[in-house]
Amino acid sequence: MPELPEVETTRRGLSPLIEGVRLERIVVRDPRLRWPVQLPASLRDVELRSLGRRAKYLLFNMDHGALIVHLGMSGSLRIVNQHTPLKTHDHVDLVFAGDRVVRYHDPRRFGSIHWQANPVDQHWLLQKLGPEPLGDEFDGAYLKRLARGRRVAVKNFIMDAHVVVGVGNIYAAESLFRAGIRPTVAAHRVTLTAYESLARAIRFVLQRSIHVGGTTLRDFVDHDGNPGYFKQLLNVYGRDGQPCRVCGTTLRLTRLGQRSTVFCPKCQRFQGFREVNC
DNA sequence: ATAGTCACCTGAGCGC
DNA sequence: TGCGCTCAGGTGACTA
Repeated sequence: MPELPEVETTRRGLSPLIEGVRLERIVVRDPRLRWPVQLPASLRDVELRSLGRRAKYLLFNMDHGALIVHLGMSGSLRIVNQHTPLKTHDHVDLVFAGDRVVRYHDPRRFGSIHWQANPVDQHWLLQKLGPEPLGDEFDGAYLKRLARGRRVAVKNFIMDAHVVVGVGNIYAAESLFRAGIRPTVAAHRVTLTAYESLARAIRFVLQRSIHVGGTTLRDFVDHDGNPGYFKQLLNVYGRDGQPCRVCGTTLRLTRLGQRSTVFCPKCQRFQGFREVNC
């Protein structure tokens, strides 16, 4: 569930409910996430200053540091109260004043929760991350520069968090389709023009998805961010064997870095002859 | 440094 | 109904 738009949607839904509110305590029911959850005992009765995001990490910013929360493959957060019955895999509660509980739910337990004292960006998980795709330093020229000498497939290249953060399997496929680029092309062979198109596509696809997710989860209190709306917008992901929405050609499935990858063999010919309009 | 593979874990869906 | 297999939105740690 959680790619960057879902994380951002979660952030936007949660922040008005808990910013400026005192975090009273944290209940760890099951510490066995990707890394064992180990939080300082002193982390109680502190005010949440802001809820931020870096890549797919949510940052619960306090005066002296931050909780760094990652949702992994199957994690979600929702607002409940202390009497809300527990479901299986509800591993952690952040108990705020006013009976507001942010409940962490993660069946596969690939997510993580860390505490990092200021400065928060010194945390090892955040140290080597590339730029935000929606930020200023991310553009076609940046991608072209980093792609020098890189022989990995361009899809793997843009999914590499050292290159740019927040582009997961769904959005990598969708962005490459929109830019008309074949996912398997070696990163160094993609032209500057095509990278400019790709950078635009990444921003567009992420922003549109955040917008739609925001609509779907306007009353965010529930998790479940698997919006029907969003699914309607998918052009290639999960559509192998079906006709391309643009040209009708049967979409093809391949595997890249152990991840399934769907593309249109006609619209995505090589390094992007044209941007696909949808 | 780079590219490729493994691993972590649970649940859903499918064929038999 | 049950069993075994494959796959799933992420990403750090290994290996050559």
